[in-house]
Amino acid sequence: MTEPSGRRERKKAATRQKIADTALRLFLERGYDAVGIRDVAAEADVAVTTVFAHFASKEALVFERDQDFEQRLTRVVTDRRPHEPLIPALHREVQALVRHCTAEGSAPVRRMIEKSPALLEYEESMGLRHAQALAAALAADSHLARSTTACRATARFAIDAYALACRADDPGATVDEVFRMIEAAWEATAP
Amino acid sequence: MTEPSGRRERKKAATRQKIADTALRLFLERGYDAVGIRDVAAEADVAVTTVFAHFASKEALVFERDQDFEQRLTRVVTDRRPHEPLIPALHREVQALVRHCTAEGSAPVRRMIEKSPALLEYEESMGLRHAQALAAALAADSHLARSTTACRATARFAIDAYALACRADDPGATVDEVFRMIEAAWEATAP
DNA sequence: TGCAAAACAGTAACCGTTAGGTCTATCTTC
DNA sequence: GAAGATAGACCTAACGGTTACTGTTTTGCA
Repeated sequence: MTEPSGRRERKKAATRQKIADTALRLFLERGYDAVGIRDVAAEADVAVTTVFAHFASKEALVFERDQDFEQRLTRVVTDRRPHEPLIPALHREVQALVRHCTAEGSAPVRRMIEKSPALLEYEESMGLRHAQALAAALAADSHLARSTTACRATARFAIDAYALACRADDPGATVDEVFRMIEAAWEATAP
Repeated sequence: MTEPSGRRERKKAATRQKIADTALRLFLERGYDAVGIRDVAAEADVAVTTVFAHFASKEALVFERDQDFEQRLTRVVTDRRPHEPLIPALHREVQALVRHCTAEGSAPVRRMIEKSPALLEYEESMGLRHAQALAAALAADSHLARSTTACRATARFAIDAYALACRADDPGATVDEVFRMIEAAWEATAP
C-alpha cells in the first residue's frame, strides 16, 4: 500500500480517459450528432458536470489527443539547434503531424470530423490557437530577427499547410508543395 | 399607391433590417453576451423564429454587412483584365476590405468582436468559407495555370493577411508586408 | 485523527436553436 | 375584382449543450 501518493491524479486521469474513450466509441457507433452529452455521461457512469470538468466542450471530446500538438510546434522553434534553418525544421514537424492525423487507424475519426461542420470549425479554431502560440515562439527567437507580422503570417501559413494537407488526396505532397511556398515567403522577409 | 408590386420583398427586407439594427444597437449598449436572442426579438417586436428565419445564428447578426465580402474577392479574379497580374489585384482588394472594416465608425463593433471568443471564431470560419470560394475562382482561371494546392494555399494566405491586418496596430502596413510574402510564395509556384 | 481541498454527483436552469402548426397579407390567375 | 396559392410571420414547446448551485465522498496533509 501507500503508493507514492498520486492517487488523486491517477484517479482523475482515469476518469478523464474513461470519458474520452466512451465518448469516441459512442460517436463512432452512432454518429456524433446522434449522441448527446447526457448519453456520454450515462455510459461512462459519471455526472454531466464531471464531463465538463474535464473537457471544455462536446467537440473537445473528439480532439482529446491533440493536446501536445501545440507543444510540438513551439518546440520545433525553441529546441532547435542554433543556426539550424527554421523552415525545413517546421516542414519536417508538420509532415509528421499530418502523417499522425492521416494514419491508418485515424480514418474513421477523420471521416466523422469531416461530416460534422461543428467539428471542422472546432478543428480550425484549434489551429488558430496553435498558430498564435507558434507566432509567439517565432517572435521570441532573437536569431530569426523578423518582424512580428512576418512571424504571425508564417505561423498561420504553417497551420494552413497542415489543414490543407489533412483534407487533401495526397497529404504528404501537399505539405511539401505548400512549404515550398512558405520557404519563399519567409525568404522574402529577410532583414 | 401601388408601387411596382414588390411589397412582400420590401417588407421582408425591412423586417430583416430592423432586426439587424436592433440587435447591433443592443449588443453595443449592453454587450454581446448580455443580450439574448429573446431580447433582440422582443425589442425588434418580432418572434424569435422570425429572427432565425433571417439570420442563421446569433453571430450572423453582427456580420450582416459582410455578405458581399466573398463576391468582391472572387470578382477580383474573374473580372480581372487578361494578363493583369493576380497578386497586386488581390492585394488592392484586401487592402480595401481591411480599410472598410477598420474604418472610423467600425471601431466599437471591432472592439465588441474582439472581446467575444464566439464572434472571433465565427469571423474566422467566415474567412475559411471565403478562402474556399477564392480558391475555386483561382483554380478556374486557366491563365494562371497553377496546381489546386497552390490555389488553395494562396487563397488561405490572402485571408490570413486580412485577418492579421484587422487585428494589427497598423492594418495597412500589415497587408503590404504579408502580401510581399504572398507574392514570393506565388512566384515560387510558377510552372 | 482531524481538517481542507479536490473530485464528483444531482438538480435545475439558461440560452441558442428548431419543429410543429396556424394565421394573415400579398401575389397570381381568371 | 374574387378565389385560391404562397410567403412571411406568429406562438408554443421542446431539444441539447452548458453552467450555477449545493451537497457528498474521497484524498492529501498536518
